[in-house]
Amino acid sequence: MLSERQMMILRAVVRDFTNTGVPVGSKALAKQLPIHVSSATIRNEMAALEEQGLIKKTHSSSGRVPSVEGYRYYVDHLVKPDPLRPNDIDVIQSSLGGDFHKIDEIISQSATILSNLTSYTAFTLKPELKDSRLSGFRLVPLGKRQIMAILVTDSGDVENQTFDVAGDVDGEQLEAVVRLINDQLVGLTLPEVLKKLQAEIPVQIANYLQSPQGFLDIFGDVLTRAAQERFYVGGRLNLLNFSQDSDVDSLKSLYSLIDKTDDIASVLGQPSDKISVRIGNEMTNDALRNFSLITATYDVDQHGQGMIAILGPTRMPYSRMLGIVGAFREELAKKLLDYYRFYDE
Amino acid sequence: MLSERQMMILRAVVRDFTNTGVPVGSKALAKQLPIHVSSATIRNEMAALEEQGLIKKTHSSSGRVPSVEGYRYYVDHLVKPDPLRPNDIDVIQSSLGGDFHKIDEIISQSATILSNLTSYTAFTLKPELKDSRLSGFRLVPLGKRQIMAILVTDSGDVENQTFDVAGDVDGEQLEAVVRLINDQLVGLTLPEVLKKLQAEIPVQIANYLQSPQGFLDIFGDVLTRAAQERFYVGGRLNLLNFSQDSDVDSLKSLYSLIDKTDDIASVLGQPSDKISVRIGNEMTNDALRNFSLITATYDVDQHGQGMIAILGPTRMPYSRMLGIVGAFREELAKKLLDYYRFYDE
DNA sequence: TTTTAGCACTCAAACTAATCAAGTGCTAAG
DNA sequence: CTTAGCACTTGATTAGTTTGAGTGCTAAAA
Repeated sequence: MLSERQMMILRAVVRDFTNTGVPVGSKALAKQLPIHVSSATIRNEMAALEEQGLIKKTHSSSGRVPSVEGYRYYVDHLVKPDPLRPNDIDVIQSSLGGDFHKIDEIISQSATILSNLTSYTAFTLKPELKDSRLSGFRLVPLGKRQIMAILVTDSGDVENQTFDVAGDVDGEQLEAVVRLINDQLVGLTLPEVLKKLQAEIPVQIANYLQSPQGFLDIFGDVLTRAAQERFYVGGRLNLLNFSQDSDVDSLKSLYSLIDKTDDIASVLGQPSDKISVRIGNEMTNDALRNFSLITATYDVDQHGQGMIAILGPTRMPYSRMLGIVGAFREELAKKLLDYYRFYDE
Repeated sequence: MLSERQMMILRAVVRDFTNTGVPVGSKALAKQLPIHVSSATIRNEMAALEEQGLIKKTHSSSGRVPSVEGYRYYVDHLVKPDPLRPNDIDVIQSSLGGDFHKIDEIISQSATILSNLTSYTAFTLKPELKDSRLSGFRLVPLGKRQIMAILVTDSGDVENQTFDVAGDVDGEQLEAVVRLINDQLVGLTLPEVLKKLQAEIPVQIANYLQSPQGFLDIFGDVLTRAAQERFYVGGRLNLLNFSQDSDVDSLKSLYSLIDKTDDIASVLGQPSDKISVRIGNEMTNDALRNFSLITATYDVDQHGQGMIAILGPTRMPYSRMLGIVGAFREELAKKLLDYYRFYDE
């Protein structure tokens, strides 16, 4: 129920405020708007917008600042993604242009690029088939008493861990265990494996090993690591730029949030098809009250769907950011498609 | 050339200031000192100490604060490590008491414990024989086009990396390469290996692989990672507590310093036998101007020498910190000795 | 009915002045 | 050599003032 003019004003308020950080007043708007009306008229319209909860004052006689709802409306109806700057295109092309030997290198590099482009904090998640399955397990004896456990999933994830064992490594025992695992568990999804690991497997393994607990620990460990979605983070330190007046405590909880894989996964939330923007307290987490999160998925055909995200202050230039995220998801998908094509055929 | 009494005063100034953070004046000292003299006398002595550059005023009529030289004198001549609090002993015992399957777990856990005890940032470095040697190399084919390279050193370090290869994995080629590496390079120190890798090896490998460059990259990568000393860091976020008035820039450079393995290695410096304290600008790095670093080595008999360190504000309670570091190095050495004993015999 | 000029009013921010408290150095007496 | 006494310095705190950007409202103009 906003008039054309009110939309125009709301758009201008958001744009101005995200650029300057200063509450914007009627006079400044009057000068800047394409239509020619007086500041008094603007004031009336602004009162109407405030009525609807889209903008608000910081104090009784201040200029206006967008409310969360105002940002929401702006993002949903008014914003148009900026096209990339030529310079940004260069950055992407050159950073993503090199040769890579691992998917993870591309994904982790992407987080860095994205944080550089935006000067915010960026997250990337590699393309993932849901319910990836265990496709192989190895135990490689390394030294006198060292063993490496390697676990491979059908989506190409590899998780490994070395551990020390007491007493000599008995090659036959190892092989028996590996055979058992591969017979019983390969082809199952990781949650299924995890379930079996707590039920039948221990009994069976006890036939081959004297002290199975140590092994079970290790295997469970590697397994849960593999089951976890793994995010790459770029530009962590950029968060420091927005810590208003050095509120150390909230900064700390923000950082611990980012470093906990599980937590950040729950914040980023389920992939949806399009680019999504979550603003301030639209996220449940309290530490994120003054931040906005832009997430986007990208598809790599049959190789599944991945995700990229940037986290910056609520007061971010959305049009530019949406432009960057939109363009980057395409570039990344293209790059990965190339990569898979090269190594798969 | 300090009198007994001057020492007593300097000690009190440092103690008071590290506890309260407030410049300390003559009156407060007079009350607190064991000997009975007037504040005027203290003032005279303080003037003498200032003359020698051990304490200084923050402004012309303020109380005194220790200078870097003052801290130095205090640490070298006046301080006595505090004995551990019973509570601290409990923390160490219980955190280090569990079962571990890897040296690295113990070391990384130690960084966390140490940061908890001190509420500063802690570094730990595992015991290392200088010039560890390459003791084994593997290439394990994992999936259709995935290979894992594993490198083992004689000190038990394991470094690994998976990578994708184009075309089918040729088992024979792999074995030939592995054999070559093991024949030519095992037993050499890592720097020697690195040198050979740039000279003869490429030529020889070209006999077995069509496109050796990819492989050489990977191998070099794993190798340099293994050659690097690896620090564990605990309590990164504690640095935030001491960022005076949110100087974002210096905080940023501090954090990037900490995250660069090479840089932090050069800051921690060469191991010396005892516990060493470096204060403020005694470290060359500018970002550390307001910090002090306490480092200590620990010996695990024939398994080499490791290092622990804590980084906190120049204004830290040295006696307590020295007590903690001193005690912890012993505990850690003991724990590791147990560990080696269990797995080696 | 909508727009606008005009005006009284509000409030944060910047500046000023006044006071306070802690501390110093120095002098002269103990 | 020590100490009481005192004049002096300085950062912090508080209260008061000014400034300027901005608002809402009213009444006239369009």
